[in-house]
Amino acid sequence: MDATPKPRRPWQSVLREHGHRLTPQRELVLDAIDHLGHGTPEEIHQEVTRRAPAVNLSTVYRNLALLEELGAVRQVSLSDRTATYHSVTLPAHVHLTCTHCGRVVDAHPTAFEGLVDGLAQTHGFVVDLDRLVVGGRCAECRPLTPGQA
Amino acid sequence: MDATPKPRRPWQSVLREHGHRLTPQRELVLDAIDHLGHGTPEEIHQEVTRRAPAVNLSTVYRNLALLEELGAVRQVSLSDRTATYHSVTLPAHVHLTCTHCGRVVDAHPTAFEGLVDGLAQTHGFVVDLDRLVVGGRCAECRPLTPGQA
DNA sequence: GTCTATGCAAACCATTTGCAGAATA
DNA sequence: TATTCTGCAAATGGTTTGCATAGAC
Repeated sequence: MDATPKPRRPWQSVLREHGHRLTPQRELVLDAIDHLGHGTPEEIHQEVTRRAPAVNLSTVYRNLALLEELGAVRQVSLSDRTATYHSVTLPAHVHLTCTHCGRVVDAHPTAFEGLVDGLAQTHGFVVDLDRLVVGGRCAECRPLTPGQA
Repeated sequence: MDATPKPRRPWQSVLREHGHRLTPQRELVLDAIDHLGHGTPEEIHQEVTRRAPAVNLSTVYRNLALLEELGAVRQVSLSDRTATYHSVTLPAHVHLTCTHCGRVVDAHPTAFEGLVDGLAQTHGFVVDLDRLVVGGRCAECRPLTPGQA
């Protein structure tokens, strides 16, 4: 249902094509995400400042927004309070977050095929699996307190 | 997988049992949610202040948190920035939010049965459908820009 | 009368913005 | 050289907290 080949155009070209410039800060932000796999703006900023202590948090925010717009990184809302950015180099996966222990489990998109097809037929709704976050209880927390969290 | 009968104990009793007190503010907050169906803390506060202009926003926040803890209201994150509280008197439904126009569509939980069963088997993960929010494109926005948002 | 809940104001935290100077194309 | 970007600092907006008083039990 997806398998968009995504030619993975080098991000440098994509930037240029949209009239943006290549700056060391942008490269550092992208590197940080690829290195971390995923992280909050704050975490990404910390990673960036290892190599370039002068880079400002607001610059990180601005570049994360831009890179997301260009598809060079991906944003999901794992927690209520903070956005999380993901590297697009990671294989596609859906996030299962345990509302009890906070653990995040990755699930294969194939588990969602039926759902995606169903919603497309019944509601004409095209699910964006990349940003989907499913809350619930993980295998470890399930036995405890069958009632509510 | 769900179908917990939920005796719907009157919220007054539940409060008492947990050592909390019955206050007009709490009742107003609960009434506001039932009346609105759902709303942000801000919206709920506005609704409350119609009848009791003196009620403070922080009181609304405190009571929303308490009522959620007791299961008298339900919280989901429809948008990234603000939490939304739902009345538990509404029939269960899953929220489909369009990332393009912001519209929110309600889906029947039955559409998710296969997914819920699948994740339970493969990951031992018990999905909490009440809080699930599925992003994507609604029927109206689907035709536009097949690429990305 | 005791102890919880409220109102108020200040604190917080993540995120955004205005602006002058630095850097890219 | 013409703009775009950055760093800085201040503003913003939602949410939380400390404290004295009002109110429920």
